[in-house]
Amino acid sequence: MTKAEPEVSSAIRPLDRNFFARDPRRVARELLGKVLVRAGEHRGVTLTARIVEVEAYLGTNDPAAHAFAGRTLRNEVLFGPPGYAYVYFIYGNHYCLNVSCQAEGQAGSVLFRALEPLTGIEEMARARRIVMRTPRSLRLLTSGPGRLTEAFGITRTRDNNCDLTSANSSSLWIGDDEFRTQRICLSARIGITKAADRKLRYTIAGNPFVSGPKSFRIVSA
DNA sequence: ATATCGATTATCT
DNA sequence: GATAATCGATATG
Repeated sequence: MTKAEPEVSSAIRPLDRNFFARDPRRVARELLGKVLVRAGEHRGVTLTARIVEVEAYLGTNDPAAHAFAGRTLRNEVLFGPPGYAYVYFIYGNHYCLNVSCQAEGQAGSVLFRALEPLTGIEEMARARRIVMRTPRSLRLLTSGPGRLTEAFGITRTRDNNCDLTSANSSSLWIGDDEFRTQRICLSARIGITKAADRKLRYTIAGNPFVSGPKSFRIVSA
């Protein structure tokens, strides 16, 4: 690790619950540029990474959403109050992170798909078992929904139903460091078969940490 | 650079 | 018993 870490402003404030108590499309759009934080672990090193790609899931109205078939033991966090982590296990290998949106009883959510690492890069690389050779290796840390959860040590046992609006009661939270996203792109959601035509994937235009091959990253606003 | 495929298990039908 | 909001390895142009 010879390259300097990207600059990050010192003050990061947690987003409040009202931020998440809205339509998931609105939350998704506004989450771009915010920061995912894991604190109080890694021997005092705080992990931070900027949110550059998310997808909106529209609850019981959305055939692609886990909540579509109604409330189950797995997805009950989605039906609870906004601002909580919904973590699920997929393909026998990976965890994915969502944040619950809308008022209690409404199951909309936002899936975290890619982050741009800011601090704690060595700790993320260790968690991912990635040897950092070139600057391009950075992409392997948090570019993809399964990758970012592994980099942050997010599992269902540890983090499902944790409060993402609190820096005190939870080691995992979402903050605002006053970064302002310039241009946002909209595209189809990745890896789903139902309602695959809906444009509910939000990315920061041109950000190199957006997941997928190049063809997946070049999308129009 | 793009395509295809196997891994591996919780969850639900 | 089938499926899944994925990843990494391998093959081929």
